[in-house]
Amino acid sequence: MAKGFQTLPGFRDFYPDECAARNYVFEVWRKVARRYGFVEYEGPILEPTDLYRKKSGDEIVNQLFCFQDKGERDVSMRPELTPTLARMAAARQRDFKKPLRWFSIGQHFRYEKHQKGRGREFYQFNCDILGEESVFADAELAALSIDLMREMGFTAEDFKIRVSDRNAWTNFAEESGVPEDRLTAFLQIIDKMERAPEEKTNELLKEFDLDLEKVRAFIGTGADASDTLKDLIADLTSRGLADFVEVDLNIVRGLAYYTGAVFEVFDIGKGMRAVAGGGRYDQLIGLIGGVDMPACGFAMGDMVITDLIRETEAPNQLLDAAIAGAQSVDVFVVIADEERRADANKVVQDLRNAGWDVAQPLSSVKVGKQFQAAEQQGAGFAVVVGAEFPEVSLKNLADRSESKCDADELVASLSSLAPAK
RNA sequence: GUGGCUGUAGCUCAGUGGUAGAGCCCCGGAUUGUGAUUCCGGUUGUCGCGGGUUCAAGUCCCGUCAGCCACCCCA
Repeated sequence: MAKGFQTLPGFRDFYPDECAARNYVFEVWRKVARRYGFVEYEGPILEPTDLYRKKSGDEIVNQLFCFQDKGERDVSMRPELTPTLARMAAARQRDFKKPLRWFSIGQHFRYEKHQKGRGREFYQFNCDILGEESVFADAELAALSIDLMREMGFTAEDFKIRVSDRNAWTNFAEESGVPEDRLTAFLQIIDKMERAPEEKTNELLKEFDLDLEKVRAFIGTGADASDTLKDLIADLTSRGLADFVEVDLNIVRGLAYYTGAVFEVFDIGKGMRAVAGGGRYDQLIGLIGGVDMPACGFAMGDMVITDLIRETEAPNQLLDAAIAGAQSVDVFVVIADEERRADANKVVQDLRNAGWDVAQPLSSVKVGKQFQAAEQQGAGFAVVVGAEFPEVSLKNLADRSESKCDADELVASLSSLAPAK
């Protein structure tokens, strides 16, 4: 048992395998976002606590890593990025052509109890379109989220995008006589309906002169519930992504600030959990930044998606391959004769200058051990530098074939055997 | 914040109240400059921590801390 220090509860060490796994997820996020023409941005990790209070109310403070800095400012480690985005976008909105397609990959903090898929420290992919009110922007984000999943190796068997429309619910509530000031309370009931017992839901709905039957009948209308949903589905269908999408009016997403289409990426395996979620929030930038700008976006955290990758065969294989690739070298230079270390160093440096990833023993090690090390580090080739120098031998570790060449010709020989870096 | 389960070697875990264990990993070796398998040898412990019961506690009891899981919450 290690004495002394360990990580704070809910914080994580990233040993090389875990760091490579994290970076793989980042790479997929970044690659797919770029494929959709999004540009990357970043904000501060520490913000004034009021920024989050303004968006989410005072209760949020319980879930923040917050403290006073030396200037006696109340500050918080960011629990999410949207308020920062709203501030940034509003402050310089005239500098950018609309719509903005922005994404970010960053570390966030929430003071919560650590459990599966949830820690106090996590990374989150945020992807937003600002300054575009058309539902086709929402569709673009839904499509992007689908492609994130596909890029990771998931199929329509593994996940679905469940889409809903906050406005459809607002209209339903209005027509059903739900008072405007009770709307949020009503939507909370709907949000929890799937998990709560029927009797309890019925009980709660009575207050609004409604019952489960009426609510379910509405849910049953599906895409017919609004033009927004029809357009959204039609857009995704025209992209050939219909298999990944289903209308599910059960989704309202707890947050009060959503104003239109909302969606979740939903794991349909045993976990039945949301791995990403988002929607339209046309009022939020005005609220925080003072500039009215329609917006929609979604976020995906690293912890749940990594768990899901690990539990799903094909994505897990892709991840393992990425980890192996991130930690292997192309060439291992075997120093067969310690007297030739200086010559070997020259060989190593020439290879590195040519762009190859190269490792070599840092002390006198038996040749057999060096080959073991080469294999263990995933090298495709070994170069043996010994008494014959400047003649060296180049060995393909996969098929065990070996050839000899002059050290000066090594880079050229290697390039002819393996694809250029 | 609430509840359940679990804490023994770096890891996975055995261990009837009576001498602290196994497997894996790691390191070294098995005559000369080539990867496997195998074999031999080696390091590692405040049994999470603190009390209590007992002649005697890894083992039983209480507390505490940590981890996992679920609830609450979920931006």
